Amino acid sequence: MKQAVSNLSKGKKTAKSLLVAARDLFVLNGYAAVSMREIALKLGINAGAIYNHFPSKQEILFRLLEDHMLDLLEQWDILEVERSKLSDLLILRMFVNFHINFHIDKSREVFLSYMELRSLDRRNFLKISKLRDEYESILQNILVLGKNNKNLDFDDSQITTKAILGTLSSLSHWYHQKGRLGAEDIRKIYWHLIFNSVRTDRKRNV
Amino acid sequence: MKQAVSNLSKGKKTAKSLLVAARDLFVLNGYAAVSMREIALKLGINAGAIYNHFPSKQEILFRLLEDHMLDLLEQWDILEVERSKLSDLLILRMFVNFHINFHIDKSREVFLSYMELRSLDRRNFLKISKLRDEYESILQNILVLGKNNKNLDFDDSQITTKAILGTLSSLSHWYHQKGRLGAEDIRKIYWHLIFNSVRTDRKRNV
DNA sequence: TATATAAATGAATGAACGTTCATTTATATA
DNA sequence: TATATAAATGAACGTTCATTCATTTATATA
Repeated sequence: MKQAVSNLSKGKKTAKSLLVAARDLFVLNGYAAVSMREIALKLGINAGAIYNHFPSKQEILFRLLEDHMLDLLEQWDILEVERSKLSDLLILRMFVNFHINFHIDKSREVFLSYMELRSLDRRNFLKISKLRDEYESILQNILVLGKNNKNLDFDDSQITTKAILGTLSSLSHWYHQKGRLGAEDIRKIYWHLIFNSVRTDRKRNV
Repeated sequence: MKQAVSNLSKGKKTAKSLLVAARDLFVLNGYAAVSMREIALKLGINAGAIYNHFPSKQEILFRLLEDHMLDLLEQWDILEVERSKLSDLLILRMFVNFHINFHIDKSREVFLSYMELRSLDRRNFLKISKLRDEYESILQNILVLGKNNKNLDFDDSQITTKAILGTLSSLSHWYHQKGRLGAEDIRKIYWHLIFNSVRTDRKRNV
């Protein structure tokens, strides 16, 4: 449950601002190229003050990535009830739309999770990888179920999962609020591409 | 024209080895997180000696990315003659196969070009971006031509270009030589996905 | 083999890094 | 308002960084 920023104590506000500042700098220049002094400067505080809120730079990155992944999984879980009534194809469509919406809404977090996995230390890397696999398996399960029910067709569920996620992930690399196309256009275009690539009567030769 | 390593002078050999060592370290840990000392250590030489071959760390990264992009564009150009006789659909197929082959063959260079664009300084960034745009426009031109000739169908050439490249790029993130699937399998699977997503009689609604 | 050039050494440069800490200042609670 | 706690300061810590340079060693050319 999220709390209104104005209700937070000064300390919690600063912690939140630090996460936002770190996120934006990490997205722009990469984790390793951003210094604690730069992050502090964005809030107009001293670098030492960060350590009242976070024990290390590594922990800031981990918090950003974990918060994001948990948010992603939680938001999908919330749709569970609606989901149960849908056909295989409509569930896939729901997933695609959900994924696109999330990417549009949280494009910086998505980009960060994508780029900075390798900047996590071993322990943190394993935790985040587990959450990523969990998300990936949501899509893979949808595909496998659809194929078993003969409502979807494709060659290999593992590669198809990665290919679809790759298709959608390109979004976080070029999407910016002020672009030529609205969210509705983007959802439509991507859905047609993906739908056609896994529909049952797709052609197998050119 | 590539030269056999054994014919190169000691200096050229060292320079080449430095590029390879830097490439592998940059891929593993990211440009900013790799030190000149680490790169030198891989060849068993002193960090200072690197400067007999390259003027700066930045220049090493730039050389890696530029060499890769020029290689990519040149290899595609070589196929020009064969290309001219093919139908729109077969040219697209040739591009997909070419792209996949290149990604399999040069997966580290591809990954690096993808991840470290932002580590380039302004001047170098613009140069590489120009080469990337050039490559992207190859696919976009294929798509537009195919659509004009009614041999392909899709909603938006710019997004479809990015989506297809996104689909294919996922390859460099998971492909490793020893995987379950061979290059032929991968080419087939990806081609079916992409072909179906842009073929003329694709469905527009679920 | 003698000589010119190229390559490598190892120490040094100043700057920047993440983090610590004693101290001061601000905030929240009573 | 008094007091306890939280947050911020600013200097300092020990490291590491990319890069430079005088010197030594190896290579290529004649």
